[in-house]
Amino acid sequence: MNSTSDEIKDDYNFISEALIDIYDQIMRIEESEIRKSQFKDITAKELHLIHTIGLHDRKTTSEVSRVLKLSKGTLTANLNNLEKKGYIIRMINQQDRRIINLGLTSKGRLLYRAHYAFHRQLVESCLKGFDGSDIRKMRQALVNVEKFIDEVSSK
Amino acid sequence: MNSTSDEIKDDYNFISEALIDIYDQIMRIEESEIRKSQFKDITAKELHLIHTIGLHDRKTTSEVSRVLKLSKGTLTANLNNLEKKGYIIRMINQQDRRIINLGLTSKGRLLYRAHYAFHRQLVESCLKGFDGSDIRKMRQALVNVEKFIDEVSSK
DNA sequence: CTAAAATAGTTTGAAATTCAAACTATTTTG
DNA sequence: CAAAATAGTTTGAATTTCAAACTATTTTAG
Repeated sequence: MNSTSDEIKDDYNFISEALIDIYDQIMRIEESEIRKSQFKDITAKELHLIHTIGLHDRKTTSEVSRVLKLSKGTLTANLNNLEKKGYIIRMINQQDRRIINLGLTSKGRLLYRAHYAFHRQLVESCLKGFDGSDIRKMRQALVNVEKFIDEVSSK
Repeated sequence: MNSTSDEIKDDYNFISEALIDIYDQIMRIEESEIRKSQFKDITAKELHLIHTIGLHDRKTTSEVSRVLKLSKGTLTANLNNLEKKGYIIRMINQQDRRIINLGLTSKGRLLYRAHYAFHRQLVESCLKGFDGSDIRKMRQALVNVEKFIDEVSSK
């Protein structure tokens, strides 16, 4: 297929606009889907936190607050809520008792998997009809975004 | 190029993970870049609102609150802030004096363009080395996401 | 070996953001 | 023209966030 530079420019504009708008909708839909299920007490932010804590990582509070760029105080408050609701547990690290390692309860792991499944569904529908090399290209595009973000942040 | 179904599955996982993580970073970097410029008093949420108000649309408060899914009260508060800081103006609609039409000041338009330029830069770096048909594919992927979102929201 | 410094996480108090409901002003409807 | 509907604002409460002060523990330096 052949494309003029004007057509490419239109695509760039379309893609820019779409990206600006889509994410908000994804966040919202992600939250509303999860709240239709057994997890009625979970917000999009909490989903994000559950995802960051992860299935097997035993991350510390400081690690998570660094990754999510939340102050430690804010994170403590968020963890209190999720602990009360039964999604996470705090484990005192026995090598260094200042440190709290974070883990998901079985309910938390269930939620993690439901959230992940939703994202998989989204990605699958997004790449419907794409072949292996198309998908490789999509992946490259995301790597490029990550590189762009790194460059901008470090400059 | 040939790809086994396993390799495709890996790509799907990679893309899912990347999507979950990237958006937060984009929001943050977008805000921090804009705050390095002359627009030091603007948050990511305000950027989003400025973008929605748009350059030429003269949208009403209700329209904007519907698009952004904010309550009217919240939007009024946000608009008060942006008005105080000189980015937007409210115009009473003379055909129907209950209605407020929203517009950007010249400062607001400058900010709009800076924000848009940043997104264009991001998209350009993301699609670096892609040809017309690759870009068409990216565009299709975004259309698919939009369709997915619509289906999920309406079901 | 111990006192001082550093580190991990929590608590606290204030500021900002959000929402729903009540309210004001205006227009539409019956 | 009175009642209902609509657009936007105000209000008060709930939630979220942050930075700074604080507690508990470990590391470092003399």
